[in-house]
Amino acid sequence: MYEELKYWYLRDHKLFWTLSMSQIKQLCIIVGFKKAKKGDVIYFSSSDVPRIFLLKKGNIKIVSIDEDGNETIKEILQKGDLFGELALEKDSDVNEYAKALTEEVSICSFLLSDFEDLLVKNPSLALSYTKFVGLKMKRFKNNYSNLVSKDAKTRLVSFLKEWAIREGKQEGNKYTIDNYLTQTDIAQIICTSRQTATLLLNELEEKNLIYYSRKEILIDDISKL
Amino acid sequence: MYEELKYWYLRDHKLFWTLSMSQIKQLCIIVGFKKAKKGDVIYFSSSDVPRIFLLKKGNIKIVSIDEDGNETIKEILQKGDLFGELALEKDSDVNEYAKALTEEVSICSFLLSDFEDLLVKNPSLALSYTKFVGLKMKRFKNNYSNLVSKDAKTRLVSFLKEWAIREGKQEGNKYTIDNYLTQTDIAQIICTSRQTATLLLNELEEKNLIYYSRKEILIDDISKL
DNA sequence: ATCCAAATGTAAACTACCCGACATTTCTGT
DNA sequence: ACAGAAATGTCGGGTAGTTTACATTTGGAT
Repeated sequence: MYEELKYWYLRDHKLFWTLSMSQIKQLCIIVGFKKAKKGDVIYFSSSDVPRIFLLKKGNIKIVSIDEDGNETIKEILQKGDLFGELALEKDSDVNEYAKALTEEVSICSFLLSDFEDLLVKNPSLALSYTKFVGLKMKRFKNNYSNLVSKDAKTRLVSFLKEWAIREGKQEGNKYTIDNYLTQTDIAQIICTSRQTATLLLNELEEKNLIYYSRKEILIDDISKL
Repeated sequence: MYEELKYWYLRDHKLFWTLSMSQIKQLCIIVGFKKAKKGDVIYFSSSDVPRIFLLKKGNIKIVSIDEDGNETIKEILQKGDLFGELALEKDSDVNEYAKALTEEVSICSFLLSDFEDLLVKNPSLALSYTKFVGLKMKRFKNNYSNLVSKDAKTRLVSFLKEWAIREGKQEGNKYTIDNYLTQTDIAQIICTSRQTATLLLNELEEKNLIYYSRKEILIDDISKL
């Protein structure tokens, strides 16, 4: 990996916009790179030294395991998202791992301690970072309330909408999503059983609201969904 | 309110430990104080200028209202907790308010903009603050997974345990909680209907695991709960 | 081309929980 | 001390969604 490349990788991330060129170059020195293929586990919260990761390419899922062994998908991450010890504190209670969902995944990472130093030296970066974490928290809270007050169907629909808007290719009210999730994944995201998810997806297809395949999902008219 | 008092109010909060005396005194200038009685609404996310609040005394609940008008209790806060625009960004999507649960509630507040300035000037404070927000996020994630994978009874029990440990008076395995919540509140916290909460509480009482009254809750042996 | 594993489809039994409806108890203000 | 409101208790009926169980399809590996 060439220094130049690293440099640009970081520079185009909005979190680092407040840094000067020289600061970014300095940051590059402490950055590690990694590539992964579909299905690879990228990180375990329990192992290794605490790190902060930045997803540069591809999609990954963050899966958490509770004491009974239940696996829930906490997040689906896109290019530019951060993950790892975002709270800046190693937490042995949390048990989670990250898995690559797409063929080509590349990530870079900082050691937590290095990142902390950087934050202390760059107050405006610290401020951006705090807002970043805060935003993430808000998104969580939002999902959480959906889970509480909405039924499975509503949750599925709003997940599909969000997904389409975030990553889909738009043509008017039509959206095409590159589908890197299985129905089991979708079920875990909207917190229902696989069977219910399948049922609901087929129901939506029956009504011609979506077209579902393993490769892609087509939303005919997002306003009707 | 005397300057001296303000000074001590802030100084005993761990978030501000990293600040020097003079910095705290400076902080005091931008602090506003407020008192409230049981049932009073302290803040609306939609109104007023964005602020960060610090609960100095008493207990409050943060209630959020979704587009259908459903109210959910997001958090129960104790002395020392922060609330308000913690993400450091005004968000009009979020609709929530804070209500006093105990007789005597006192809070202080900073204007968001003043607090931001302070953070930029004190990198180590910014770091502490980020950890603070991060911790809050973790707690949310935890509740969230409880909600997904556990049934109402388990959720009630783990809520009672947490509450006892956080605020209860301990004597061996015995805990006494000062009960400032109604069963409706408890139901909203563990995300179930009031009737189910009542049923479960009575069930626990029947088994002599707890003693419930409007004034206090007694847990006979927390390890058996 | 064929085999295997993963993903998807389908159906019936079961259940935890919600919701409505009402009774009873306790608290609060005057 | 009394009234009204708020909180708590109790009971079925209804149902969304889980669970179990199996059938079918699809895609990737050899």
